[in-house]
Amino acid sequence: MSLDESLAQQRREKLEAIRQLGLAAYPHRFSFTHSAAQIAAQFGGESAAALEAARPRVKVAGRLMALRGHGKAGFAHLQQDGARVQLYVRADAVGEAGFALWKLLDLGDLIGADGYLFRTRTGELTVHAERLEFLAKDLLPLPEKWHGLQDVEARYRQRYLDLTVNPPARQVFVRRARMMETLRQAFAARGYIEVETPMMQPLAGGAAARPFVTHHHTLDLPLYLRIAPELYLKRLVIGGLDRVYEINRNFRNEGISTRHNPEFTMLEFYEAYSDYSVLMDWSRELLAETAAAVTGGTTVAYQTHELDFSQLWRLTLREAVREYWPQQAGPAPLPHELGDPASERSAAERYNRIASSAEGSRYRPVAIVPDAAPGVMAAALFEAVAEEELRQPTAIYDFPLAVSPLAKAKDDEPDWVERFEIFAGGMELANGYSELNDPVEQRRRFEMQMHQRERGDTEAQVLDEDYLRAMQYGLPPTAGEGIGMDRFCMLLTNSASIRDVILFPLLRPE
RNA sequence: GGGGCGGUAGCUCAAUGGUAGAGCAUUGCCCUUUUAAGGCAAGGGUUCUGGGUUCGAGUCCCAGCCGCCUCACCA
Repeated sequence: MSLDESLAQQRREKLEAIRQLGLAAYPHRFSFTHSAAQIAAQFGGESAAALEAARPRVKVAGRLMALRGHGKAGFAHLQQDGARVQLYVRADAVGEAGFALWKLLDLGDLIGADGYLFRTRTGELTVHAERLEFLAKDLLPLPEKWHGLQDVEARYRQRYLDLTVNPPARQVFVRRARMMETLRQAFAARGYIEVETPMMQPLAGGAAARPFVTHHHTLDLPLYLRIAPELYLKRLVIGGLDRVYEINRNFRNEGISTRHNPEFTMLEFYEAYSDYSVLMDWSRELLAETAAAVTGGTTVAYQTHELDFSQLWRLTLREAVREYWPQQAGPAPLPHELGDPASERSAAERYNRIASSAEGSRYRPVAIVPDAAPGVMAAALFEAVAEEELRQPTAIYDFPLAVSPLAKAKDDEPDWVERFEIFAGGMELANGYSELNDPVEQRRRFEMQMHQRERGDTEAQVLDEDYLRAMQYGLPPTAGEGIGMDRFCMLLTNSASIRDVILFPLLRPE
């Protein structure tokens, strides 16, 4: 028998002994008068003398997280919903049967207690138990009480243990919930309604990514898990739902990293009669408001930096390339050279020469695409030189049309679109644009994508006839944006890995 | 997929190629205001798996599995 088994065996025997006391092994309910948090909030300021005079009665419940026996008495800490309260148990107060139960309790067991509040000599607010109620047995030993559960894989696989013994892990998910709540309130206040669109789609559109494929038997239909809700949300705007948002999962069949999980949560929203500059302005407010609600302020410590969400810095993509251009690669490309295929390409070649050399080791080379459309190399250079430098919340705007098949072109620059991405902490956090609403132009864009697909780009977008039909009924001028909830949560909880903000991240099965 | 690091008791971690240890947890005894309670004693190991080198392998070598980091990929 393994040690694990023998420990479990001991505990099963104790559970049987508890049954022998005439108690239910798995009782149905316990009505507490105060949660552990409420006790601290309500009585935390009361003096020992005041408590002794009043002896406030409480019924509490929770998991035993510490046990300190003292002969015919003992102390315990009960943990309930993230808060703790101390319990003082003495034989003459709980009676013979109660003390027999006390002796059969293990760390991790769930119990209730009935008694009155007092302060111990050391001043800790404590429940003086007069009755104990057994609620459920922990048959397997909890991780160590002081260091908690450190093994990263175990923390993800057995998140319930992580949440039980590592308070910071719990804090992350409490903050995540607060983030969602704040965002929903902000959208409601702006007149948005929350909607749900298909997770299973006959065409995986709205983004450039490899999808997961599944199959519906009755319809004998191949289906894709969505990579984005975009095209459905815009159908809703066509239908007169002028302000819609959705918070839900997207699925992308791609790599796993500290910033990528195959399923991740996206907030995506559209507002009619608006454009990308309106959304950039509102994004700053939305991020600042959420950061303040979650962390208490708009300045957020993230890894080695302090992020200031009260500001949203702005640079065009072309300015960003020039701003972060490595000196060793010679003069930065001029604004008019970005967007000119030949000039871009020669800039990229110049950059690649230093990227592969020793002094440019921080830089990685970009793929030189022959016959690239205008702006393609500019976008690649932006990602290579600027993206990870963008620590403070920054909107990069005006993207190449060639990499933005669903965005509306700028009036004065036909090769560039009204699109922005927000970066913070060196990560892409959001992506928004003025929506392309000309069905003829949209068809042309889809066809450009199909052309790329034929040339081997498996992530080029697919032509969606049904979406084009919808657009022919008239999509008002509209702006839309997506914000990565997991990454935003990483920033707000100072988490280095996306797995720390997803309760059950994808792992290889044991 | 490449590179680096790691996998030892339920948990957190030690251990020059020479008898696998500690703390917590567990078990027994003592202890009625402790709080990482304390004291005395005890039990608990396929050192990730499989080969190899060696008189002898947790330790060295090879292969594999798993994880983390990183690069690539991923707008």
